[in-house]
Amino acid sequence: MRLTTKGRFAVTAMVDLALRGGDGPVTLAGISERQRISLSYLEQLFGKLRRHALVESVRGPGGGYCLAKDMHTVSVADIIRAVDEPIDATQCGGRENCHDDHRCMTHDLWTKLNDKIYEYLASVTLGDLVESQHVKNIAVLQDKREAAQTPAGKSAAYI
Amino acid sequence: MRLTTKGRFAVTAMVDLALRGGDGPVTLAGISERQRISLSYLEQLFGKLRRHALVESVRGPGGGYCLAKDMHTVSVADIIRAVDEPIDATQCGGRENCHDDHRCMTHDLWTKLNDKIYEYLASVTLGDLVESQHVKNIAVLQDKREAAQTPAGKSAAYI
DNA sequence: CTTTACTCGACTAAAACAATCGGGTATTAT
DNA sequence: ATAATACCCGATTGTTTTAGTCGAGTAAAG
Ligand code: FES
Ligand code: FES
Repeated sequence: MRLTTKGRFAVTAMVDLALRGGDGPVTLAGISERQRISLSYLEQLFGKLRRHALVESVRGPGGGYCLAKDMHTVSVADIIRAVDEPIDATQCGGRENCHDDHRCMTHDLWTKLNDKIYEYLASVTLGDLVESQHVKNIAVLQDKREAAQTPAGKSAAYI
Repeated sequence: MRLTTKGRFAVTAMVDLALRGGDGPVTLAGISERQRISLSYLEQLFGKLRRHALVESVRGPGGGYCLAKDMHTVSVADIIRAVDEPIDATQCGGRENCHDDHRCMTHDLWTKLNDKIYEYLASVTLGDLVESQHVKNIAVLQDKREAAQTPAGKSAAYI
């Protein structure tokens, strides 16, 4: 199973990109600073994302990256698949040969686990993440407002 | 995320154990030979399984390991948790601090993925695996019988 | 009192991962 | 032109994790 910080960074970076994709290309330097991810590492990741046609690049000053597709059509699974090797929880990698050229007793278990993981990651789109991010920001703003109104603070939680 | 051959071996070994737990303790040497897992490695794994009360040991000649509970009450998740560190797909490990002491934008995504994985692994018991193993053995026998009846072989699949 | 078989911690080799580096190229602005 | 911006890319490195070994020990059976 391959699910590493590489994939996590890629998703984070893509959310950042989607959040400010509105006005022209977004630079890696910006993402690097906002998300605290090393610039060279981002370059590596975005190379793969571009080769998998998830983003498009614009070179030169004023350049950067844009989403290549609508954010609602890009799933988290797509992103992770682009930067990590394909997700696979089986020992044999689908070859069904890990016990003397025979499928082992647990092959089906891992295959089905793969399906479950993939199913979930494919069900969440970049758009979903962006939306939930907006909701959260609104929630945070409301929290702050409420906190300002009731300086007693936590007591509000016990109504 | 931690889902390694260690966990896979542990599950395989436990299935082996459950399959022949009927008549007394099963030796690691036997499991080692049947499943092609190094004996010393098995010793390491069963140490953990015992400390997590999933198996019981009997020392001395004629000794070995038995299941400590009914095989239908032991889930795959229990086994993997016993030998690997706890499964966790988040970056922060639940501390919600990977972006400046703040929960990052993707924290919820990974948390939910964790839940999905855990939910599935917890839904499959050792008993289920043993049963599906029996079914498969019967299926294999049937396959062989059919193959013997129709030497043309694969053609049977196209009925 | 010897054999079997579990017990335990320390250790090592190999692989995977995270991250960096250095030298590019395309584009724009001056 | 040429300087500055920003993407492009392969090679390399240091670190961590994983897989697996080793050796010395203990309990029980016969
Ligand atoms: S995991 Fe596929 S044969 Fe064992
Ligand atoms: S994964 Fe938990 S805060 Fe980022």
